[in-house]
Amino acid sequence: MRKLRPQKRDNAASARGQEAVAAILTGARDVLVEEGYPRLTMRNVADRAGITVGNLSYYYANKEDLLHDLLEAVIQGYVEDFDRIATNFERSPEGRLEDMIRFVVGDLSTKETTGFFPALWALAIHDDFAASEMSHVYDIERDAFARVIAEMRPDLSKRDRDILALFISATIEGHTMFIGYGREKASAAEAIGNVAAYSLLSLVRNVDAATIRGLKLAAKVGGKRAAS
Amino acid sequence: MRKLRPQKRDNAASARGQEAVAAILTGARDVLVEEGYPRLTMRNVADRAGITVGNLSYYYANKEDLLHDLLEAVIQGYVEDFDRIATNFERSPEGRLEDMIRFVVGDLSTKETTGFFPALWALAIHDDFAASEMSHVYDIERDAFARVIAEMRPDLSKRDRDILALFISATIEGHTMFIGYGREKASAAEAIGNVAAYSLLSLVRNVDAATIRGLKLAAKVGGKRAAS
DNA sequence: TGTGATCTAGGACCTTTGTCCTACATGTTG
DNA sequence: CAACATGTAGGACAAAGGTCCTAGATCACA
Repeated sequence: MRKLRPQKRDNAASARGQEAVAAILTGARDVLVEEGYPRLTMRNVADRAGITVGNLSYYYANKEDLLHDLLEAVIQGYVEDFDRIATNFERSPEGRLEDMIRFVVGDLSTKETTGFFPALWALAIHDDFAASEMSHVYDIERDAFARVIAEMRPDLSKRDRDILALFISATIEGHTMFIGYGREKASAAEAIGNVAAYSLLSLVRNVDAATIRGLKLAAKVGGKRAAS
Repeated sequence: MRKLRPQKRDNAASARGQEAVAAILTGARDVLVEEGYPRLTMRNVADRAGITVGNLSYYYANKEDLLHDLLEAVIQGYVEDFDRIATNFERSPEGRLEDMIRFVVGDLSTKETTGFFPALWALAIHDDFAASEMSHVYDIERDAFARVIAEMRPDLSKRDRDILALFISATIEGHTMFIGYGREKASAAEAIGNVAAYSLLSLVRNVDAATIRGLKLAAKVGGKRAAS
């Protein structure tokens, strides 16, 4: 499970206070992941953190502040993890792209990711702060994909590379509800990882600008079985 | 916007009662879509339906019953729509697959779908009934994809065809949070539709069983630019 | 027409939840 | 040690929300 690095809070002046904030954020994340957003109440968070509501309100005067810090802290963990993977320059662009795809697909199966992201997506539709945090993490992810794509396909325009990066990111995320932790198709996770790696790598290698712009009908384009 | 066909309720004995139930479900859907699940309260639903809480409780004695009927009714609309598209036998399998892909991608941009499905996904993680309704609609969708895939690729095993159907469905759904109604990348919806059609059709045409089972490394597989 | 079935409004109720306050405990620093 | 900053517990409070009850309106039909 990722570490949560709390931002410095006004009311957490001592080391003890910092620990309390960390316990609060960890508790809040656990409630969100394990029980869902509707159960993310000040009292549930306080219980998980092993403190009282009164004490919780010393650190977080209102729920909105708590939610903001929680989203920031959790998102930050994902950003750091992904940055690390994306900057492994030992492999070829193709190899790195495959690593990234398999890393994200693998991550979907964790309890934290399966529990956190669908909640974030739902939240982001009606909450601007959640939407901006969501943008943050996916901007990072797409940037990383776009950089690898640029190496593989310098002939494509930046716009087209960005479309491909968006497609790859969205494609992978979409599997969360199906192959995520405890989900119905969790047993298909490995096969899905293989298909995703194959399909998305093939896409980046083979797509051309005219296709992205809709100048070719997909059903008309001839296909050959991939060379073995 | 899809019509909501309420199941017959015990307390809706007359035509007037049926209309009231329809108004309630429509109101409930609108609240869920426009304000999100946390605001789906009995009072908000009653207001949208133009009735009082007291009257609402005549039809739905508790919130759980209301939520169940709501999910069933909304899901049923999607099932019917999708069934209609999937059984258009005028076109070739490839053409039908492309139609289905473009239909689902296009549907993501509607306010209802963008608002409803992320809420459903989040709900399904902690609510068994929501999970079973979610299974229902996606089972139908995957079955339809799997049938077309079977026509295109009779050489693949049922398991492999099911994996491809799952991959296609999940891939498309994953774009909801990005290119959905009012979302940040909504302007990329058309290009994404093109890429999805191209990428997923190519996948079904070209993938082989060994790739799905992970016996080939994606980054090692050679690729050629698609024939124009 | 009137009588029972159906529907509706309004409000009461109890619980949950966010927020706030105060007194007390713990720690830190001169 | 004294004084002050920091942290903690417990409970009070109002608002919101789910549920329930009752009296009255509307409707269908004998």
